[in-house]
Amino acid sequence: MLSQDWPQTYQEAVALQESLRGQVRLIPLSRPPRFVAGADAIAARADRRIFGAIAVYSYPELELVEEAGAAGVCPFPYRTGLLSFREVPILAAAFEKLKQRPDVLLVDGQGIAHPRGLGLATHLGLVLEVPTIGVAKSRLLGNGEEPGRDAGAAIPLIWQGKVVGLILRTQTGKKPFYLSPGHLITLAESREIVMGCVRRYRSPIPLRQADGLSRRLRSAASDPEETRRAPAPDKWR
DNA sequence: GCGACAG
DNA sequence: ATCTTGTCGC
Repeated sequence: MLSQDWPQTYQEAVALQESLRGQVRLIPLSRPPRFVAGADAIAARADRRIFGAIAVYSYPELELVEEAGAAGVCPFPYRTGLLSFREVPILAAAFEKLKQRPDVLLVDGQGIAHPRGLGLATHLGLVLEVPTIGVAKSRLLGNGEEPGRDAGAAIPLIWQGKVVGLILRTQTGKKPFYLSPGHLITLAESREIVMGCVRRYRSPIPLRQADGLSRRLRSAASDPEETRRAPAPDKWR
């Protein structure tokens, strides 16, 4: 399927990114989103397995609608700027299991705030043909001042003289996220939706849920014994 | 050459 | 990010 002609070398991966960059479309959503999902993947270095998870929520109510997960083998090593070649296949596999197709997908990584404009969120959006938003916990590139302390405060993320995203504070006094549109969405819409997905945690709810599911998948797969481990000693109760 | 570097 | 145990705080 997808991993057959998947890039095997650094050069092939970079060439694919450069051939895809012209297909990225930062256009407004066709309609207000009713279902927003979060996507995250996590790897187990020991056996090179990787687990992907997607959690779909109603929007703006933010009630969990559906979750899906997938497991596989890492198809590419981690390299700065090439994260998508590691995570797109497993996230696409999880996405295909969904019964409810989300209107927007929040992704744990950069959107267009990337050396060739093709961060994980952008690449995944192109492959799935779904609007995506990149929500990264740290910076890959670009400059911008520290946003104000209040929740919702944001500063443009500038790279090569252009605004490629926002440094966005989701919770008062907490570390901000690096937001950038992925595909089929605008920066303003991305900001609005991400803030609309924040409740009592720093991470947007759909992303937090997907992160939790991917971690549970990894534990369940790496600790077969753990599933039915011995009960706690009496003296612990 | 030096510093930076999503997950 | 991963590898790890307990531990401090709401």
